[in-house]
Amino acid sequence: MAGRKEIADKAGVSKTTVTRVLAGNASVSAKTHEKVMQVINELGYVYNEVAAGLAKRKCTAVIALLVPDMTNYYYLQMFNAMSRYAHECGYIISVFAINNDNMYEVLDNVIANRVVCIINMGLTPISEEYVRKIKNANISVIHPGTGEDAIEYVYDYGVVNEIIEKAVVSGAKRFCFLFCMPERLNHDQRLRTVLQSLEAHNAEKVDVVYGDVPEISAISAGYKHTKALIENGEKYDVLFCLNDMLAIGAMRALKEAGLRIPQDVSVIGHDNILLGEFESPSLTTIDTNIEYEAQVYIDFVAGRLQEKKIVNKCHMVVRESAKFGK
Amino acid sequence: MAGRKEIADKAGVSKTTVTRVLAGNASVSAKTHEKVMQVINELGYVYNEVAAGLAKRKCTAVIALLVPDMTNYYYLQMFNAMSRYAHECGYIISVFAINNDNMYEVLDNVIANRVVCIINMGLTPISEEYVRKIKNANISVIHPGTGEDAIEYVYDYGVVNEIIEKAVVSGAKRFCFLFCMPERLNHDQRLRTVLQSLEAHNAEKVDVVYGDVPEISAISAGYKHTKALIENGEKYDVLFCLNDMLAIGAMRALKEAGLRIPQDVSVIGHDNILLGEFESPSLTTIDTNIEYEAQVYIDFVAGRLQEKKIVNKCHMVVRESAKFGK
DNA sequence: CTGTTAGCGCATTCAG
DNA sequence: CTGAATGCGCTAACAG
Repeated sequence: MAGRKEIADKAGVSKTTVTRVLAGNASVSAKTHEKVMQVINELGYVYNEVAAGLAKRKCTAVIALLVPDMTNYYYLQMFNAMSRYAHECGYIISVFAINNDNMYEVLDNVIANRVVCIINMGLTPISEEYVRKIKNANISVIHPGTGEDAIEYVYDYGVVNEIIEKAVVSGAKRFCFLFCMPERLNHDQRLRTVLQSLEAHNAEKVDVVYGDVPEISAISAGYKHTKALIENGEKYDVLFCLNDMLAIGAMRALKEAGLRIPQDVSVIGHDNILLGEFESPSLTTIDTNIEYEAQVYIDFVAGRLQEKKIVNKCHMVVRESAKFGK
Repeated sequence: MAGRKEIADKAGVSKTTVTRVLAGNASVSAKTHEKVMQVINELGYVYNEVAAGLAKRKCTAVIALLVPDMTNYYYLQMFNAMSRYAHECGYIISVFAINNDNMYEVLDNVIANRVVCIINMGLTPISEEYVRKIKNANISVIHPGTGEDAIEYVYDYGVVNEIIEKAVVSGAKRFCFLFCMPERLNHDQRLRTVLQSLEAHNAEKVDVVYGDVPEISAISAGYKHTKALIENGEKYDVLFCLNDMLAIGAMRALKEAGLRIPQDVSVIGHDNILLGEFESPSLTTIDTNIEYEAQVYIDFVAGRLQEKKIVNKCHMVVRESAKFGK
């Protein structure tokens, strides 16, 4: 494993000169440059970004992405979007599955590995103690939706009102919100927005189903809880789902029970994951501009973000699973 | 950001002693140990795994997972399985999306970041030049299915024969293999195995559909090519799909065209991803023991792998999408 | 344009 | 049981 020293010796220059050639920006004579590059190729030398990071920024180029439910396709898309843009900016992304049990173990791991930033897509906030540890290690944090960090990313859910307006106009009276997360997390913006709008529209019947995601996967939770609703004789005109994975599970349960979508019940998801398009019926959902959101986060890490507060206008993707379209 | 020096000073000991306390295995007096630990907690010191890696192993604890199609849920499950086990062993995993264009760019990135191992799930082999670069950087490589590295992971597709046997007995005569990858990659073990078995069973009609994954996502390729088959008036009794994502796309196209699954056509996937269970009809598929495979790879990285050649017996998961079950 | 020196945070000899 | 010195591969002043 040839290092800077070997190539310096073989090229008959100092180690610093090698550094300069590698850096590209410093002034080096054409001859020296050529000579050094030749030796570099000859010896198959590869730059060590890690050592450079240690000397320069005191951290690596790794961004830690903390994900609460690894079975949700949404995070795959989010990762994918972030990943592409991150690489352009010289960062690499490591994904970590977190839950209530391993959260701090993962944080220890991540801090010890001196990542440059932690993006926590999870629900649980980070304890005081660890916030301090993270600060000590000079790591920045993004916790979408909490506003407890430098960047405030807010969803504009104006579209929810439009959807419910259309639903009501089309005659819908009985609504259910398939939340499937523990009740203690019912501060979620989506749930709140939908409930407020339903109240404003004097909906006749409004239920919320709580549950146990991410202990069980979202897709199976959607199935399980919808099946339970059906067996309990509950009937709804519209089924709002916290996310598309839940919706897909729910649709399976509905179809199994012989209910027709959207004739008997309309299903609306959230996230606009790729899978929704290929469901039968295809899934009506809310798009949150994943690509854009991903870029905002990476821009923040790279120090390129101009404004601190970002408002992301969500929009509806009308497909077959909802009766009321345009 | 408190370092070893600060806590050594504050505790009135040498830096080496701090190292010993942190290491845990060396002999340190109880008093000193306690004193040092106290200061560590006080100052919120966090161990720097990166610097340690540099001094010790000359590499990080990062495993690079190279994935060819980030839209395929299979890789999410594979990553998930690897990730859990990797963390237990002290490794973290970074995922990289690769294609024909960015392959070597990604490799440069990964090598420069001194990952401990590269797991290449992609199809394209790595060039001589880069194999050398990787060796120079002391990085190990796993390229499943190629046998070109230290570990030889082989799938036992005996189950394919059983499936085809059952299909033929049930009266199936016309078969299609939805490959959807470029023709030049038709050495794939699954395709080969199915074709051989079909030949052995004197199948009346056998077609293979090639395509353009991963330029387009597998799910949309499955949809697109199946739709084309239908429009061309092709009729099959059994549709084998290279993977479940293709199968899901294909089923959407079949249902859209009013074909009944499995009455008119049986669909068989490969991978046994979670999504298949919630399709309507649920997807009959081949399970490849993802969890086990993931563990084998991590064991290899950790130097715990006993045998070099691993034979993984795949099995069939019978659900609703195939007429011939048990 | 080029070389020397010190230091990033840690592990690892070698001496006490 | 403890400490001082050296080095991992690189960057960053400071000199020439």
